[in-house]
Amino acid sequence: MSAMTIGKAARAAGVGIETIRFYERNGLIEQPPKPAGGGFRVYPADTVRRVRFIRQGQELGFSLRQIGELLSLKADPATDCSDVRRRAQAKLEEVDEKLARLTGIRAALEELIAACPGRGALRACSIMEALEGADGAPMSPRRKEEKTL
Amino acid sequence: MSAMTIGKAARAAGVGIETIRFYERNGLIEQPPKPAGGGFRVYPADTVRRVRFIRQGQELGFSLRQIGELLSLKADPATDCSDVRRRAQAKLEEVDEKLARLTGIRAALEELIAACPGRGALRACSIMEALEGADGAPMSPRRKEEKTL
DNA sequence: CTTGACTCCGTATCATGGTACGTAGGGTAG
DNA sequence: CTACCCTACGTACCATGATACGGAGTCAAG
Repeated sequence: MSAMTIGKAARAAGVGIETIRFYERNGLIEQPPKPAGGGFRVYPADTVRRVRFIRQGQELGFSLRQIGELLSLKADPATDCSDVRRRAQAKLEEVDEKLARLTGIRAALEELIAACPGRGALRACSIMEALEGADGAPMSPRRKEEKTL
Repeated sequence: MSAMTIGKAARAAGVGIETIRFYERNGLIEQPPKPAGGGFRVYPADTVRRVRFIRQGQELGFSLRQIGELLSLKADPATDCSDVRRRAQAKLEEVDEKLARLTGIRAALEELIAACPGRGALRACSIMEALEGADGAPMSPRRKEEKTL
């Protein structure tokens, strides 16, 4: 029948078999035990979800190390809650930073698209100009000095 | 005096000299000509801004190839406007996809932080659970079937 | 009970995005 | 004019994140 062996797990997660093994070796997902009575390893649905999360994270510019940090944010009774909280808050700041930059790029793209049919003066001719013109990335006050370096 | 030679440009952009050269080799930035009367290449301020944009793009999960595509979105009279428009719109969709996923992760982190002081039932104990519970990443309809694989 | 597809595991290879290094030459402050 | 630091340019090397390959074992359909 349809035991979730590695090949099926890989297909379900949209990656290759070798990628699953690679993540196992690197501690991002757990390798299920070999069934006591012999046979192939069986992967829980959770692993498939985890792998999809990993791919998503990568597309957002997180390294595997950082994704591992995200995945290790667990608030169970055995872990120090204030520590998890601190780490989660640090990650949240990273995410907000990314959101701000991405929003800036989004605004620049929209400006470019608007400028494109091109009747009238072309205000923004390239994405760099669009970014500066619209002051694309609304930066948090803390980082403003960095911009004017 | 302070001619913007490669070393200064690199420091201004927050990268190494070799990185500047690497981007030149790969066509992401232009190599300024050697001054006719001899001397060192002088880098315009625009290059520094471009390099900073490249680094930002990478932190958002864009490859150098994709960043090159972003930078080549120019609406000048010599380029086909409808083509630029089409490419810009495709990039905009990519950006919106990233924004949606990132927003989902942000919500999951906030839920985790809220759950952390931990009086009462811990609703979300890990980021994966937080993602599912809050249905973190509102997926576009097109991708929904993929989720329920 | 065999054939074909799949797993397991180890090692090798690859693409991307840099980083380092060596050597030759330019520029300038003391 | 001479240290000393910088540029120029080519080649080599590196880390990350996979991807491929080979050989032995497993499973299940016909």
